[in-house]
Amino acid sequence: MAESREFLYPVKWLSKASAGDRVTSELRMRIISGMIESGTILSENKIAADFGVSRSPVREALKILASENIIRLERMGAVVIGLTERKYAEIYDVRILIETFVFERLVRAATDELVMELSKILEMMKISIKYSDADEFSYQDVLFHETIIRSINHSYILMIWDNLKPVMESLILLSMRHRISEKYEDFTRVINNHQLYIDAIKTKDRELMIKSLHVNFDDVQEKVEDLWMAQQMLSKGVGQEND
Amino acid sequence: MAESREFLYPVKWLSKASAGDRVTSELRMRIISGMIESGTILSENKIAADFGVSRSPVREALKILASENIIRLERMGAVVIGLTERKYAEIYDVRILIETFVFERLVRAATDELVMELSKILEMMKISIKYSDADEFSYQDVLFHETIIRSINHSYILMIWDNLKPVMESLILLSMRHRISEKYEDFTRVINNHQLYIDAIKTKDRELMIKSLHVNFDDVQEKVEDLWMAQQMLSKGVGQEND
DNA sequence: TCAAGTACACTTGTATACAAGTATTATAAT
DNA sequence: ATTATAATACTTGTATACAAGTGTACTTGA
Repeated sequence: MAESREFLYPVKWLSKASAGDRVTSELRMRIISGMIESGTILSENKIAADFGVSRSPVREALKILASENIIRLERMGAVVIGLTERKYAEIYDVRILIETFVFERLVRAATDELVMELSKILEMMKISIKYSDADEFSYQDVLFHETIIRSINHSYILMIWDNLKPVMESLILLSMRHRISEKYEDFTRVINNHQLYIDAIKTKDRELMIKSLHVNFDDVQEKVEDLWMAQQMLSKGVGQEND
Repeated sequence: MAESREFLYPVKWLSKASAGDRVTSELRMRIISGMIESGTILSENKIAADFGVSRSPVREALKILASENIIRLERMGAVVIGLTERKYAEIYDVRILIETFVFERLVRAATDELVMELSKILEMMKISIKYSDADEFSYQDVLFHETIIRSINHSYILMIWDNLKPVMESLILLSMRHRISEKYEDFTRVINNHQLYIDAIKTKDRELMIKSLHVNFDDVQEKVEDLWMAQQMLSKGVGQEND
């Protein structure tokens, strides 16, 4: 079980980070973990005092968290929104949306290098499990998906990912930390799913990709949305490619 | 022909805006219009001096523009990226991606109220043309699309739009200002396309929607991407709905 | 002439100060 | 007791100051 700790966000990931980044990451974790409850009103001054910094980095943090949709900036104070069931489903939607888009590009491109890189990351994930390092595992997991997304070189898809990533990272961190102590056996399944994803990319098999995408996501979130349709669309429509 | 003006961004839209917002909007317009060339290195101090404000609002502006992908924050100064052909295509991709997603939701929902609202906006657009008000026309045009996107109440899709919107707004503003003096007759076509879009929503006709979406976009940007496929997918795959 | 080192100008990130605005609380009048 | 008004303790947005770091240009040495 998770021992109480001063910071939820891995301190080692912040070695070169600014005070603003630290506050942002830690605040995000506290909100997403529920440590700071939904509905709470955050004051710049109060947070600044809590973290022992000035208002400047805190302002920066609040702006970022607002753009990530986990707080709402109002006239007096920032209101914590947090993650509802609905929001989980929405994040799911967007992940599916961008990853299927990326996959369609990959189907038409050379992917040898990417597959190699992903295999390397997968190996790292295995090592992380071997040493029960949930944080490192999470890092590699996020990196896995980011590597796929970056590979198509699409700055606006990347922009979407950049906005989604921090929340995903926090979710995965919390999820993995919990599992590594309680449901250790889950990890072999996670690894298998990622291997499936790599295979799908290698063989350019849409059906397999959609499948592994779903099990991958469901592994972090329980929720499945009616969006299933969208993937159906993507996988079928591709039959009559027109290039 | 566009007379020279001190500010590219409509001053009246900034009546209640902060200095930070003013700098952000104006800087964005200058970059997108090409007035500030791609590759230029922006310094916080210099911009602050130019606009007669302190560094605080300028910092805020640069952070926002960086998140919109039109500048790149580096160790020394911010580098202007600007909009290449490729970026146009990318914006196009994302617009198609989110608007088709939205449409799929609309197909399964009551849209009477939305159609009413859109009709109102379309009327406003007509009036704007009648009085040759390119700025007002642009405002309503952006509002038109935003209204559609907002209607499905999806905070993460809205997040994507929020990041895309400012750039779209700038592009549309510049495009419309140019046309209202040179290619006035274009506007009737634009109006017709928007009417098509409304009809598509009203009749839940995917084919019509995709078509009007494309002509709508092409009206601002010339470029069409290989993404056409994605819409094909969306329109076909929907046949075997599974709800 | 060229290399290495040093000084300077300019950068970011953070702290602090202040003005203007907003909610809340206390006070005063009926 | 209730309402109107005034004092207060917040809030945000902006300006300014300063420390630490980075690149440039100049000087100094050969």
